[in-house]
Amino acid sequence: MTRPRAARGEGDQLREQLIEATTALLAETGDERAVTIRAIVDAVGVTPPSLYLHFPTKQDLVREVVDRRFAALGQAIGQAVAEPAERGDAAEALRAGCLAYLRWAHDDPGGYQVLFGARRETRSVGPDGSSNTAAFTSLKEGIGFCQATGVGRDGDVTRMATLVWASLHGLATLVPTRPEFGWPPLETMVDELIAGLVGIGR
Amino acid sequence: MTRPRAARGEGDQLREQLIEATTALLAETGDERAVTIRAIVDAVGVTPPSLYLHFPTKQDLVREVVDRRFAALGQAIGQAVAEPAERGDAAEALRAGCLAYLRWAHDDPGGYQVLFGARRETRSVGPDGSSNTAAFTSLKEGIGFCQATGVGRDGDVTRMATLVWASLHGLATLVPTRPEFGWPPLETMVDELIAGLVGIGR
DNA sequence: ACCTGAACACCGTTCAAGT
DNA sequence: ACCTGAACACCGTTCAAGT
Repeated sequence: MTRPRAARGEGDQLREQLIEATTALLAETGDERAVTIRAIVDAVGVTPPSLYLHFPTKQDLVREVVDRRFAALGQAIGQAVAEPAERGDAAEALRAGCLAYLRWAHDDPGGYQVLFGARRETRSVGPDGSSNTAAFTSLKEGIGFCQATGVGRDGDVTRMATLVWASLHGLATLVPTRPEFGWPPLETMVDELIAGLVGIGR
Repeated sequence: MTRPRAARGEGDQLREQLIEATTALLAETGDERAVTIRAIVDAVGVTPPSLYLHFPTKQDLVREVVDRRFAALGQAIGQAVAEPAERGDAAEALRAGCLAYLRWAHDDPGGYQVLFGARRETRSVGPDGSSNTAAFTSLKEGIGFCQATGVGRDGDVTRMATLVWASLHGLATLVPTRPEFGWPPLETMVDELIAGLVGIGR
């Protein structure tokens, strides 16, 4: 994009440009194979070795991009949950959080499973402290909130959250990859999931 | 493996050897990046161009391997379902089928999500007629069988099957990739899933 | 008819060198 | 201090040639 590019004293804004270019490339193509080092540096207007001044390996660049997108997911869920949670509607908070998760996967231009695949390759270093487990934590809170306010059936919160999480994850990977399958509306699926697994609304 | 290898009039058994070598390589490494053309042909004791006598592209080889593994999954489910179905135990048949699906993903040396990832790259040609949708069909039958014999709650069979399928798929991809997560036993999760989503056994 | 040697255009990564 | 040119060992794939 910014083809003619020359730098001098400016610090590490190249690092930020590389992250942006990688994010954009993933969003435009939706294909991890298209995210090649030469494509990334071409977009910024720089040569391959420059990338290694800022990232020890391609995986670390991708990891950073993926981490940021998962952080955005966490924010989206938090935002959706906030309003109903504040007025004490536990059922609606849970519903809204689950829906935000699915909508994010559905609308994500980079592709939820592309990110997930990248995260898989990337997982060797350290425990999985990604915002995806943050989503799991907020899911447990949501279910606990429901039980505390008397909506939903009693039961092991972690157990329930595990099944809801797995179901949401399954839908998040399947829905975007198989648009030709006759999926019910996301709202309907979320309602039936939390009705069956958490016992909310019948 | 079979390093010294010379052929003459024998037809297309090289094709079969290439498929076997690819399957073995996937099973041993569990890493799709390790499945390289040179590694495959080395295992058979042949040079890269020979592969293209039998497969137009690497994707077609992988597709064949993946198709066979999904067919094996279909067989495993059919086998698990057969006995309870014959004695008319619809609930147990459904339970056994779901469990077989999860066990297969859990025990699969090639890695369920590696296969699933490969299938994703491979999906461009034709409709998705894989045995994975065959598994979905048999899931619908299982739920329909339950309703016909009076176990489980009434409701749209396809809708129910969709949610169970998504849940199983989510578990199938998550459980093997996160062994450190404290998963409940597969039996427990299947029981709670079909209890909540199909209304069987409470 | 079946297989190989050598090459193609790519890839991620490194190293010496330029300013 | 920041960036480049040129090369490394790989990759999937092709093409002419050998028996």
